[in-house]
Amino acid sequence: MSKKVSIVDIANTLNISKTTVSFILNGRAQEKRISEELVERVQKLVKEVGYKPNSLAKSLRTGKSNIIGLMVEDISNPFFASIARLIENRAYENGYRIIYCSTDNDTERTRELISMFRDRHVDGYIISPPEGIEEDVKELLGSGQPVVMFDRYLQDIDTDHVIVDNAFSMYNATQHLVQQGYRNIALITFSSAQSQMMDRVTGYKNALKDAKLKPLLKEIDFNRNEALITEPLMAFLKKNTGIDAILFGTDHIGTCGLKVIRQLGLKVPEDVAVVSFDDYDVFKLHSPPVSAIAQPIEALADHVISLMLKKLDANATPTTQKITLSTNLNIRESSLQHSKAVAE
Amino acid sequence: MSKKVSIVDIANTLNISKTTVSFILNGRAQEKRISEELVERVQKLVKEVGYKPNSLAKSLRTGKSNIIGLMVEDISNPFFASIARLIENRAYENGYRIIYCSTDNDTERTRELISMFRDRHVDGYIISPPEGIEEDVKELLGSGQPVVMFDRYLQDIDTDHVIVDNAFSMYNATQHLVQQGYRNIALITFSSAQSQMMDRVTGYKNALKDAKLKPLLKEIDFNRNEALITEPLMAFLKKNTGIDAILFGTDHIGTCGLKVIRQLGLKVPEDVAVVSFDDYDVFKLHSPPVSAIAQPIEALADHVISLMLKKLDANATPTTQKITLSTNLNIRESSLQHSKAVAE
DNA sequence: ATTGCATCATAAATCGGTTTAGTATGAGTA
DNA sequence: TACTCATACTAAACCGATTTATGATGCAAT
Repeated sequence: MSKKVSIVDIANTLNISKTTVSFILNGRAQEKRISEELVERVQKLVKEVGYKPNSLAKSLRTGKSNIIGLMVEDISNPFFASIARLIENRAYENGYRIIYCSTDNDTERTRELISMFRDRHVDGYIISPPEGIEEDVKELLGSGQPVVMFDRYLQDIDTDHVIVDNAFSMYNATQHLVQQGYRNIALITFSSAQSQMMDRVTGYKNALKDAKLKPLLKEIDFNRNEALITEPLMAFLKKNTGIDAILFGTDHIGTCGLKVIRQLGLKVPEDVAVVSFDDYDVFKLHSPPVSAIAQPIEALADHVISLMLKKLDANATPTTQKITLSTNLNIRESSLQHSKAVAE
Repeated sequence: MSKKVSIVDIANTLNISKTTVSFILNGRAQEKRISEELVERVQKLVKEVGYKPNSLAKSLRTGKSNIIGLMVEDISNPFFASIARLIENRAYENGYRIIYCSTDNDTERTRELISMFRDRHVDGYIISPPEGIEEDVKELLGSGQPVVMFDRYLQDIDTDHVIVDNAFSMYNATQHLVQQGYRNIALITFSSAQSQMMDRVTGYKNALKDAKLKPLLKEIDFNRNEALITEPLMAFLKKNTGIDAILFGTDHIGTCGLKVIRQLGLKVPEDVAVVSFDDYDVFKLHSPPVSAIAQPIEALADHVISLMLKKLDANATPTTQKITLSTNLNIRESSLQHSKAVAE
């Protein structure tokens, strides 16, 4: 119940002004020529009573919060969870705290979250943006807020971002399937006008065009309810029995896809070969192990936070950087040539 | 670049006092007998200029923030990520925002995070506590802060908490393995004095005692570096070749265990049967599918946030509630009787 | 004795709200 | 007329910090 000590309490106890205490605690003692002796007395008392400045009051006055807002699509998705975790750690080391939120790819919700971040005075925004949020981001930029995007970017907006080479990654994975002898290669992905998704589709289409094969694209609406993903997926696979290989556009849809494939009793890779974007435990442990396009999670997180820290550093020269990292195609049994493909 | 509108701007524009504006915006117009006409004029202007109160200033004065601090062990773990997500949504619907953080089971870090939450004036704390944090939590409670724990609790502290029946769940799973004919049943888990872990071990030991079998417990230190988990695990399995069934204490160690089992070329369940605590995609999609103890994630999250909201409701009578939910043992192929076991 | 200049410290304004304790006005009443 | 009372609104204090502008003191130089 003991009330918290404030800067006034410290000042009163020592019979000095709170101004002096503030200067000392903010390392401006030298500059303000405060005597060594007084500095020591203040520091001693502060330690003794465990005084901590009220950061709300501080933020209110300074307009800084040492908090970075991080908005991901869905924190329960392993890809975003891992990145968030890494960013949190790096931020922490640099004296910043992170507030995360999930956008659910919902524009309205994202808008509200930005507004909440804003009035919490966060110092910077790290966003994997949903569609339709352009105006709000422009407003942020317009009022001088540091913004870094990752995983995707907004076409018409000039911000720092960190992405992977989605088109090439998907081109490469598709080509791999072609080389393994597959001919009816489908891409199943979330329907989305987001840059990363469109690039992945482009890579896929280009690879098939180069191989003179016909694309077969299935787009499914993003939804948190898994049944609403597996049902259309199941219908699609039942209908298109000619498919001999599938590319999945994200880890989430890949996981759902594997469930459906199992329900249908299809054998991988004999009945259908599989490659998924994103690589994590589910794919590694699957039998057979699933080939996957691994994003460089550490590097991604590292670049994101570095860009942000640079933008937050008042001394640094302001520039915008767009970073594209390359992925790794981890080839596993799920997409390797099998006897039937060879026989054909 | 346009400066944000403040309550004073609103007041000046209408030539009234900011007090009046504040009353109107906080729904105290009637109580303060402010005329209908003025109320309308204020509301109109507020909407027009898009005025939003600065919540830092508000929090500074009122001591409330409408933010709940949520501390989980590791946000990149699927169990915690899913719960966090559900809690976030429910909180959001009730006008609260969530700040999450990962404790890494690190007491010192947790201490700092609590302190950060505290000086951000969060209204409540939801914690899956690491060991050694008792004093800090006591202090929170002592100063009247609402605290709800989940997944585990602290022995000597009387707080609301939501957990599952860990001992019974593990007893039940162990018994299942015994009934399937397994005789050398190991439990591999994280070494920890946390309540949930100790209860799981207890359940396991009791079940084996009742079956007159000898327990074989392997405890591994928690670490974010996966190699430091798989290595001792590998060594343990290589040494104890007599094991015919393994229980894993958490999803994370279960995942690592499956990787090691695969590396060693062991067949599930022929060479070794497997049951893991926690149930998620990796286990469902594994071949063969892995039996798992499913925690009721939705119910858990629901109870946690409900307890918290109740504590935050000034009108509610203060009580502490300890809720224990039951789990579901999802039996899959990985732990079913196989020919060899039958033969014995 | 006065001025100039460090040196050490502080009073008061400020950030943007909420809340307490009033005030001004007019109607009703003894 | 003077007193109460309800109505409609407000000045000023406050939350806890930072920052700006301003003393007070002592010593050396004029």
